[in-house]
Amino acid sequence: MSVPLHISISEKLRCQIEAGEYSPGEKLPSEHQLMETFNVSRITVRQAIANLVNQGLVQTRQGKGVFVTPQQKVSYSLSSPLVFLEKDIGRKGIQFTFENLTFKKVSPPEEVLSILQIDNNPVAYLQKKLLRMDGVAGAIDMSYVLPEFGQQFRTQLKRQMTFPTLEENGIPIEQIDAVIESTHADYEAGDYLDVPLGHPLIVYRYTTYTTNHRPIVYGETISRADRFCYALTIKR
Amino acid sequence: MSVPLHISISEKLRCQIEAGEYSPGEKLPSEHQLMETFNVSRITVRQAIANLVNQGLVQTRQGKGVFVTPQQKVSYSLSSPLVFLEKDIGRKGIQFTFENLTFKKVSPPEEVLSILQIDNNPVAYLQKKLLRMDGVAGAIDMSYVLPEFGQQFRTQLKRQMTFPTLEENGIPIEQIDAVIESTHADYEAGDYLDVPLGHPLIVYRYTTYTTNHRPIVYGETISRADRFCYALTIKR
DNA sequence: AATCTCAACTTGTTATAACAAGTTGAGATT
DNA sequence: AATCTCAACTTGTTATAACAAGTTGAGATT
Repeated sequence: MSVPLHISISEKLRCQIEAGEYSPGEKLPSEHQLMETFNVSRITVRQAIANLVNQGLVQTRQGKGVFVTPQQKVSYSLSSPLVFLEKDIGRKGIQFTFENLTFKKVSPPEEVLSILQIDNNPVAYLQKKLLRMDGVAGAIDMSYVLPEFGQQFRTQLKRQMTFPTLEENGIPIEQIDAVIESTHADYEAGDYLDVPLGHPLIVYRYTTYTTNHRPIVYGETISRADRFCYALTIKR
Repeated sequence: MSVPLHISISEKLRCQIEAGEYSPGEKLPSEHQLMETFNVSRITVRQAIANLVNQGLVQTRQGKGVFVTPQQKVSYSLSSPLVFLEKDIGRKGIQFTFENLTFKKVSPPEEVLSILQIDNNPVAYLQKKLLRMDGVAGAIDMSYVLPEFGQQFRTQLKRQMTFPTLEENGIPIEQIDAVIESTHADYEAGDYLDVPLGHPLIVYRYTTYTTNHRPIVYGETISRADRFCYALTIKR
């Protein structure tokens, strides 16, 4: 009796899902039905369902039911030579669009100042874009751009992605230093990406350099970990 | 009143944690104290704490309390030229050790067979290693090695990591194709890595090639997303 | 001095109960 | 035929209650 009821129930359901007894998108039995099936209280059934939600196997929709999450991920290629995200996505036959959430002059945090080497003049342009794949919100890109570029290319930056804008204006992207990590959705990110609080997100944090190793953009692309992954190739 | 009580409570606590009112490792007030402070039932307090756990901000320990999770990540470098994980970790002043969990001849799943191009002779060696950083379990590495190498180098493979073993025996690693994604801990992974069910994990899935683009190892390194990240550099 | 016991604390599990708030489709109304 | 209403279903929130199971330190026992 050392394994809690809610765990044994969620493990049973997990096996059924993985065995395909409930297919992706399909509805699980309602809480009431599960209460009868397993002969437990609603609190225990809800705990079991919460376990499945935490494992990313199901999603709940109030008033409708609990549904098996369809699993398939879109990958971003990071291999050199550099490919722009929107092109890479487009090549896979997925329609890429974005929506401007923010574009303004700000005083960025300490770390960003030192990364962009603008400690003397603490100003940069902050842009937030909501990226959509086939119309569905998939990622948020938040980046700080050097003030002179933000000023000069503001119209273009609002219309298209950052990297193509810079390259079109004769500012080549020479190198990107990046870190990939995973975090949990906070309230804001959850809101934009339509995921519950704590949902796993994958964060791609980048510093972009132009010639002479001059840093020009620092940003983060935050995507839903259930829908995206990063692909890369390393050579000897 | 559209925001649930448990959310408003967890948001209040989150702000306090982020403002440093509770430092990393410090204990939050007990459930009873929080019940009195916010004038709500235990179920609501527990829901609020669950929100914080889901966001990776706190950890609970039965009989002891709720503690603020210390945040700092170790990064693995993926930049070419290829650096072995254990060396990269060692360079950062962290002691790297591992424990052999499994080493056996198996019949691998379909996908692995086709990746390793051994459809004709469906056999490979499966190894599972638990990687420790400064003695703490940090990642599980699970890999399938071509049968001839598994057979030939079995003693060495049990004693050290896979890539150095191959290189020492004149089998150079020429290329690695990798995908980085995030998943949720299942029961097994949670057990080894000492995290609760559903805890976010970061998965590095790799296919390794030697000369002539011959695949020799397919594997996955699964690490705790709260402790690790991947760093890389992309050049034009 | 060293060990043992146990009360008082902590979080974990489970049940019962009631109402709130989305969703849906049958049947009434227009 | 089109629209409206509402009962019956779904999951979400919150309270009260009781016991299980780790943890800890004061005080009793050795």
